Amino acid sequence: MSSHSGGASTPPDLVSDGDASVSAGPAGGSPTSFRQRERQPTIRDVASLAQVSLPTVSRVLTGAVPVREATRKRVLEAMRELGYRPNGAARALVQGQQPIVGVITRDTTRHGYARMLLNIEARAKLHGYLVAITVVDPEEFDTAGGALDVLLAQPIVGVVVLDYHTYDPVKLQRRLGSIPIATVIHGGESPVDVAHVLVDDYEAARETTRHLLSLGHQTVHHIAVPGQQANQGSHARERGWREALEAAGAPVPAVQRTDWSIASGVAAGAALAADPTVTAVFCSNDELAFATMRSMHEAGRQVPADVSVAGLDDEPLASIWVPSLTTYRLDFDWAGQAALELLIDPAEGAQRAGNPRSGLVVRESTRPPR
Amino acid sequence: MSSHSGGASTPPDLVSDGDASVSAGPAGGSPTSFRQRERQPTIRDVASLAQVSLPTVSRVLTGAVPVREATRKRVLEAMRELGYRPNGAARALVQGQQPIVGVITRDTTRHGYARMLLNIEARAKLHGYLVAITVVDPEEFDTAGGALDVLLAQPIVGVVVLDYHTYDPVKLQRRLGSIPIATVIHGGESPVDVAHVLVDDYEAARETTRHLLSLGHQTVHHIAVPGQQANQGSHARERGWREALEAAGAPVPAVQRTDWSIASGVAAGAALAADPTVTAVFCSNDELAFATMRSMHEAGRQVPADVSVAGLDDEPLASIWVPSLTTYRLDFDWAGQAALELLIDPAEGAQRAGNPRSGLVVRESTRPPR
DNA sequence: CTGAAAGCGCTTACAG
DNA sequence: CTGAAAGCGCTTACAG
Repeated sequence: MSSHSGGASTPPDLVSDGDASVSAGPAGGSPTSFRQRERQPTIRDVASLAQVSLPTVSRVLTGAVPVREATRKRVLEAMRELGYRPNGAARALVQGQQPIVGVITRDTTRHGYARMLLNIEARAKLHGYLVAITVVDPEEFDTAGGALDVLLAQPIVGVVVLDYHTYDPVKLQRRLGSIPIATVIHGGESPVDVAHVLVDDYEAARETTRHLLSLGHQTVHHIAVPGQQANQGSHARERGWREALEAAGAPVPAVQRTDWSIASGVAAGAALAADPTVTAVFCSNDELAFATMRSMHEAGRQVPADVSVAGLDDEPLASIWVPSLTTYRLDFDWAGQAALELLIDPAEGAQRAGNPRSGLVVRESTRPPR
Repeated sequence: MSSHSGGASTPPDLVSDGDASVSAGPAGGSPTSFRQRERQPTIRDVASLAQVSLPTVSRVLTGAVPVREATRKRVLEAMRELGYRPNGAARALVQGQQPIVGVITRDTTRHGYARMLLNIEARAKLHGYLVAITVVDPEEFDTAGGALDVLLAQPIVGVVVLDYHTYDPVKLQRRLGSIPIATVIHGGESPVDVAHVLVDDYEAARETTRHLLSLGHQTVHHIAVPGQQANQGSHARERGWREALEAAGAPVPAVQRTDWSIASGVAAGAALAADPTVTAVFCSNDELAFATMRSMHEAGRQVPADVSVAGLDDEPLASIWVPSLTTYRLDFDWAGQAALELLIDPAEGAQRAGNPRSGLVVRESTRPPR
C-alpha cells in the first residue's frame, strides 16, 4: 500500500473533475486484472499440502468433529500458506443453507428504516449472519426482479420485511414462497398471520394528538405522509390522530397530504400557517414537523407561542431544533433487533417482548394556546 | 393471508407490552415450521415433469443457448407448477461467481454513508446484483469476524469500501485478498493504489472556511469530527479548514473535538458560545452545525447576527433549519453510483468522471461580522 | 481420530 | 436444438 504522508495532494492517476473524481486503481492495472481472478486454492490443495485427506481439512474447517492437534496445526498452516478461503457457495450447496438474512425495505435513508437496518445488521452479525438488502418500492414490486431474485434464490435463513403492510401480502407471499419471514408492522393495522414485531404508530399518533388537546387546543391539524399501498387506506398515524379527535369530540380538519419530501412538508406547513385559526399541528413524522416549523417561521408565526407543533419518531435532531420538538419516541433500534431474533428463533424471539423505550417526549414546541 | 379490515385492533396472538410487541406468527405454527423447510424442487424435478433432460432445463434458465419454443413452454410450465426456484448457491459454485456486491461501511445511519449505500444498492440492482452490507468499525476490524467472513467466502463480484482511509489498508488488503475492490476516499488524503472515487472533503472544508473569511471574519473556529483511524492524523475536513486559515494569514484557534454525537456537538458549541471573540464557526458536518446553532441560541447569541455558522454535507434539513444553514454540498449519491460502476467495470467507471453536484451553498447562517 | 465415496444442484463442454 | 457425462468445492454419513 501507499504511504500515508498526510499530504493534501491528489493521486497522480486522478481524472480530475472539479472536486470529485474517479480513478481506476492499481497504477497501470488493466481492467482485466479486476475481472479475472486467479484460481483460488481449494480444500484439495490444502489437503495435499498438509498431507491429509479432504474430510480432515473439512473437519478443521467446521470444527464439528475433533481432529488431532498436530494434524490440525498442519492443516491450519497449509491454509495460511496457500491463503486458502473456504468457498461459501459450495458449503451452502451441501448444507442447504446460506448464513444470510435478507432485508426487504423501502428508502433506507429515512430514519426508521435506517435504524432498523443498522440494528438488524448488528444483531445478525452476532449470530454470524450476513445481511443482504433489497430496497423495493411497493409500486414496483413486480418489476423489482434482479436483486430480489438473487436473494430469494439463495438458501437464505430468511427475510425480514420492514413496514410489511406497504406491500401486497399476496404478491409478497407468492414471491417468498416457503422462505421464513419476520416482519415489522405498524400499529393499528389489521392482524396478520406472519411473525411480526409491532411498532405502534397508531397509539403514538393518538397519544401525541391527545397531548395537544390536553393543552387546551380546540382541535389539532394534521400533516400526513402518504397512505399505505397495500392497505389502500390511510396511514396508521393518520388514523390515530383522527380517532383521538373523535374521541374528544373535537372537529376533524382536512388533512394536509405530502409525498414524504421536505418540500411537500414545507408546502403543507405554509398552507396551515396561512390559516389563523390553526393553533396546533401534529405531523406524521419529525421531518414534516421541522418543515412545518420552518413554514411557520416564514409566515411570521411563532412556535410555540402562536402555534404548537408536534412530530413523531424522535429523530436525534428533534432535541436540538429551535424550538426543540415535542414528539413521540419510537424504538426502531429495538424493532430491528426484535425482528432479527424473531426470524432466527421464533420461539425465543416471541418471548422477549422487549423493553421498548417509546413514549411521548414533551419539549419546547408545544404549549397551551393563548 | 388475513383480510385487511383496516381495523385498529391488535392481533389476537399478541404478547402485549406497552405499545410495541412481538408475535411469532402463523397462528398455531410451531417454531419448527420455520426451521425446517420442505425439500425444494430441483432442476431434476422440472426436467422429469417436462420430460426433457437436465441441460435443457438449465438452458431455459440461463437463456444462453436457444431452446425450441414448445420445449421452452413445457419447461416453464413445469417450473410454475412445481414452484421451482433455482438454487443460487449451486449456480455460483459452478460459475465461480455470485452476483453479489459487498459493502464495507461504518454507521449506515449517518448521512453520507446512508446516501452512498442507497445509491450503490440502486445501481447494483440495475446490473442484477444483490448488495450485502457489513458494518465494520475500524477499531474492531480484527474481531469483526462472522459476517465479514461469510461475505468474503462467497465468490462475490467485489467489495465497495466506503471511507477507505478509516481502515488500516494493510489489514484490509490481507482480509480481502484478491477480491476486487472499489473505494470511496475523501479529499486531501494520501494517494492510494486502489480503484477509488474521490469525495473531496478537503476542498469542501477549505472553500467553506474561505467563504467565512471572505465575509470579513478575523478567523474561523472549528468543531471537528474525530480524526481517521488508519491515518492517525486529523480529518481531511480539519486540514482543509486549517490550510485555508494559514493561507489567509489568519490565526488558527484551538479545535473543538467531538465524538460524532450530537451531545458532543452541543458541548463544543457551548464552549465557543461562551467565548465572546468567536464570530464564525465552521463545523465538520451539518449535524454539528445544527448543534452549534442550538448552543448559540441557548447562550443568547444570535446566528448569524452575532455568530456565523457553516456546516458541511448539505443534509436535507440544512435548507429548512432556522436559520437555514450555509454548507458545502457533497454529492454522495453520485459517489455511491460511481463506486459501484467502478467495481463492475473499472474501465467504463473511470471514464465517467461524473457530474457531481457539489459546491458551496450560501444560506442564512453566515454573514459579515458587525 | 482419519480416509474413501457419494452427493448437494447446477452449468458447461462434448457429442449428436 | 437436445442429451449423457463430468465437475464446480465442499460436507456428510460410512467404515475403519
